[in-house]
Amino acid sequence: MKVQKVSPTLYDVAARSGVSTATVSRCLNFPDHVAEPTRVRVMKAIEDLGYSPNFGAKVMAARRTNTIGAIIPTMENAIFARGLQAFQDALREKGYTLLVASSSYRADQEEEMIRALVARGADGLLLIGHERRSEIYDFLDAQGVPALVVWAHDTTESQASVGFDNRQAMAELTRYAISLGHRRLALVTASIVANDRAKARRLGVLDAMAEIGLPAKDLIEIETPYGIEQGARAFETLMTGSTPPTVILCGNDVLAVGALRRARELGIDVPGDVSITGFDDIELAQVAVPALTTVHVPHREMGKRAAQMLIARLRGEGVLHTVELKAELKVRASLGPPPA
Amino acid sequence: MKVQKVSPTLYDVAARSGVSTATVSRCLNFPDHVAEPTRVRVMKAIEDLGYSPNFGAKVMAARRTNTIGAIIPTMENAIFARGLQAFQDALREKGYTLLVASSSYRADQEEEMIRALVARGADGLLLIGHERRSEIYDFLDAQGVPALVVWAHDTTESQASVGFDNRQAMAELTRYAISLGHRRLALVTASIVANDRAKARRLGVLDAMAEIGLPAKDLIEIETPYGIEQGARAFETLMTGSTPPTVILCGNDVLAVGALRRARELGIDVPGDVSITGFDDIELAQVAVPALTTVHVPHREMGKRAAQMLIARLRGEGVLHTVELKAELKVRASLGPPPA
DNA sequence: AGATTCGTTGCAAGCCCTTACATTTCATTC
DNA sequence: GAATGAAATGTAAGGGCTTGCAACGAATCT
Repeated sequence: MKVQKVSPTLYDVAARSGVSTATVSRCLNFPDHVAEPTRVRVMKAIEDLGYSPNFGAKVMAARRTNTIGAIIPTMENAIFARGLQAFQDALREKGYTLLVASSSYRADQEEEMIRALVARGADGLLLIGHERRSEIYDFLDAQGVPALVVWAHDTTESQASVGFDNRQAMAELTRYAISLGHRRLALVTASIVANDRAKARRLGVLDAMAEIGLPAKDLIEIETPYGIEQGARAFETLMTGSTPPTVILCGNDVLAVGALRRARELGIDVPGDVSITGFDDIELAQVAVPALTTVHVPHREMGKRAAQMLIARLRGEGVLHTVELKAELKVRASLGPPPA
Repeated sequence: MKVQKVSPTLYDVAARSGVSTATVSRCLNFPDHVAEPTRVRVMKAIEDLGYSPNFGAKVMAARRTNTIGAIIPTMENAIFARGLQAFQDALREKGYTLLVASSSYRADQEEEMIRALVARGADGLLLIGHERRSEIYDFLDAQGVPALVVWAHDTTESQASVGFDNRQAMAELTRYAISLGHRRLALVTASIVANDRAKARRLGVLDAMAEIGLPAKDLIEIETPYGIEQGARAFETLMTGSTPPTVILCGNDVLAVGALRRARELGIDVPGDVSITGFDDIELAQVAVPALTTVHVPHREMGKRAAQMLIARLRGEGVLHTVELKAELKVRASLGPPPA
């Protein structure tokens, strides 16, 4: 015979402390609205009974889950981890829970995750970058789920975002490389399909080149999946070509670190023989040998601001608007003048 | 005037497709139990109405959330990310959602997170390591929430786990260092309070030392918080002491990479002047210069097995039991014979 | 003293699904 | 053609909490 263990409910607590269920509920949710002695009595009953509110019932009655979903391209490395940690910390402080999903950099998967998170009752959503089918935004709108974009800043987009201008940041980095004398530039980028950050960074490179009259066709480009090994391969391909570049601009730090590794393995000196740069400034960048010149992304600030804005919106105390943060050039040893 | 947007409910779908709500529900949850034509009709209605089930109501009625919670010490680096990704992938395949929280390596926070996840309706929990107050296990038991421990294997613990023997793995690594001739050993470990993995690894070092008659007091030990910078500082402290060690065993790769960095900054050759080892084999280990000798943790396997077992348990198709996986020594360049 | 306000508390109507059980339908078998 | 059983569908009972509104007494004001 199976004995069904039944958890105590609000009614049990109410009965035990001689108040109504409404008062117990208020004790839990708005302790200030309940008189001190009553509250103490109720809390004691809760303690005694080992009462824990039923999540489903709570969600159902309150019509909100206090959950915010975030969909990031990947959990496998630190690129998004730091920003997300800051986001989560800020959320928790306000009583919200973060639900994370990853899309593996695939638009279809991202879409699925968005629907899944909404189905799971996410009150709001955090998304990376602007680029996705407009149907998705319609869907979110219809469901009344606000979404905030991070990791990008693009005033031509209507969706609110907290981020930085990928294009401009990359242009700045490129300009700096050019100022050192580099003219044969290569770009190793993550797949730019459905990745507006990668697209923008690429355009930034072209912007800087155009400024000194270098045509777009002069940029040697390799598009590759994400990963250290992929960065290494791209590097090898570039350096074994007929006219190797003098600087390799990588779309992110992970690719750059892969390039750095392969350089070492091939006995190619960085930055003596070729310079390498990254983007993101994750921990890896500082630890790499030589230390990686890169663009510092304000991860924590971004996560924190995003959380604040989303919560304000959910509480009806504000609206989502676009905030631009600054990404900052970090010059380290991996970038030097081109070989003589 | 505010227009309240109201989402369609099961009733709306039922009405539109001329069936009962039960049938609509079954269409969604057990499509095979519904006749083809009916299902098509219902699905069409769902599509037309843009219906999306209400999460709270679903949870409440089904008395489960299909959510599994995981609490990891930190999200800030890759140590747990890979295992967690595998865990999540396996969960998703079976229709479960993963809820991740981090404890910042603090027992009190972990406890809070456990309660929070249970309150959020987690059907099951994934925990790192065995060590926590027994009240917690009682609480989980009382709430009927099964918990599975990962990242550790210790047959003296009663809680089921999927993991490896930290102590033995570390002993193996130490033995290997000893076999190269090292006798002056140092250990840089993360805080061992409430961290049974760190404790076990430390004991592993002592085990190996004892085997050749080295007393525990000969081990130079530094306990430090988690982080690259902390590893760097510990390294400096050790190497500027009166009798620096010939090998520095770090409790994890992050600390080791920090040590490696400081060694380079101080012009100390690794492994010529001193050897350094890590533990975990995260990506950083291979990218480090010199490549880090470490212990490879079977992250993916661990995550996958844990997911399978937990789901089987939740479906009543199995029980949690302990599974031992093998951690494997990865010898790379950072470990060599002691200086002559 | 009567009127008003304010802080507390109670009442009870939802919230929208799932699922045990009952019923109907329909193909098979004897 | 009746009996049987399986498959498909319907009925309706919860499930535990939140919250708008009402009620009440005490404090404050007129």
